[in-house]
Amino acid sequence: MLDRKFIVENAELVKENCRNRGVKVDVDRFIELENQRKSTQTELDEWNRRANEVSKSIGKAKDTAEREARKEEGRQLREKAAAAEAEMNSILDELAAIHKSIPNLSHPDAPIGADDKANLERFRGKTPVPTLDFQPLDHVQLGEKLDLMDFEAGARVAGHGFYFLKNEAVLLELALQQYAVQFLLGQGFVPITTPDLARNDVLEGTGYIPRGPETQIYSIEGTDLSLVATAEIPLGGLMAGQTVEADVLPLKYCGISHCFRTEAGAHGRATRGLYRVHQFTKVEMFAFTLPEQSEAMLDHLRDMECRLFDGLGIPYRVVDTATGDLGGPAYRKYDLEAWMPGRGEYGEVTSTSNCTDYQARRLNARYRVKGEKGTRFLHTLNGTAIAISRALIAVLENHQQSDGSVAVPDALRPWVGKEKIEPKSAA
RNA sequence: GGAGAGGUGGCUGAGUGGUCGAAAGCGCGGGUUUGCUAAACCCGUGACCUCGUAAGGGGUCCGCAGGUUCGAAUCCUGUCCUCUCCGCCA
Repeated sequence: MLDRKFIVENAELVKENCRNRGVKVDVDRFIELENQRKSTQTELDEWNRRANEVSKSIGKAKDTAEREARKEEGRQLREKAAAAEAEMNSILDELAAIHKSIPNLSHPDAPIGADDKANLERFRGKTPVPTLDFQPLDHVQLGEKLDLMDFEAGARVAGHGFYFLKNEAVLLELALQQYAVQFLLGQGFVPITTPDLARNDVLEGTGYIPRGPETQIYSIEGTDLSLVATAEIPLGGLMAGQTVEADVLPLKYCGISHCFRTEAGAHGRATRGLYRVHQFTKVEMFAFTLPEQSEAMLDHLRDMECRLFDGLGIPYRVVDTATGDLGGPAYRKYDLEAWMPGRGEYGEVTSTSNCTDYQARRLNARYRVKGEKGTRFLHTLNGTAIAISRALIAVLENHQQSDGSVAVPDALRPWVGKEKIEPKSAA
């Protein structure tokens, strides 16, 4: 959420930003309601003040008659206060509904555009896109040849979008986690595993919508819990309602969690194989910072992602996400898109966002500076270190050899325990 | 799942109908003293909303939501959470 006062004082800026983001919001109505809120608040305060005054005077009443008269007066004042409060509540409800739909501001350098077609390539990774002298297979074909995954069994057990990983794919999953965590550990991140479920108010605080027809979220029937779509959710929730001392910032976490997504409405495109699945494992970076630290932290997180994928020998490009494609909470976002030879195109493998104080305000995550009065909102940032399913695609497809085997990237060999993945028993 | 106990300010923890935004201690900030450090002593110290240039005023908040009452941290109902014991279990 944006600061209410800020919205009122910068109405034109907020409106323009909503247009750039392709979000329809009635900012004028918000301002009207905000003014109503203030005047109703003043009215309510006044009734309460007079009622409190009367209550205090009752103890000092001279006789029963006066006491009863004052009680009656108090009753009436409380009734007026209750009426003002009811009005207040309906104003607050409408206000909150609009407030929630106003997206974060956008970084001035973020490309302006309606959707991902307007995303701007900033630079490419160290590994060049290879020119292959053979027809590359996609990861599904490779997986079949090398006996690495079973989509049919996944569908049998849990439906389309679920899968079993087998053999070296399992070793690769574990290796990728080790690789990412060990690297980030060396960069000062605190490793952490998270709950795979979270309360719905934590989901909402991080900007996810747990219910409704377009929800990406699986919810647990009969409870207030949902399966998390990313470790960003529990990691954001880590600080919900907390106030930290400024001198402990920035806090950098690398969280491992499972991610569950319904992918509602996403069928038909890129649903083959591991690209768009209902469950995957992810190593996620998350940072809480001071406001003046967040821009540098975003660059840092992006740099971590680049180094991880450079280290795997995977070609990628970095795109600066266009305003219309930022989603609600992000102020600026970079995606890494890895080259996927099987598709013959780039596909998103990581994403890092600076959410400034937008999530923190909803989560009520604050910091305090010693010697200063009051508290302020933290800035939150998140970034994918490795999303296993998509990283697997990139590793398998980019390191495939003409003989159908897959070379294990040097960086993963210590954990995979071999240099090459070859077809099982002569088939 | 069964039985209890409890949720109060940055922390510990008093407070069972009005004078309680809330004792006390710790912590924190400022000051006195001081060769330095420490100690001692004194003063101050919650958040949010709102009016005001300011000084300052008003309102709300004792897990959350309702209820009783002129008046609720305190009584009632619901709910969430935490802890202890038992059972079950990786």
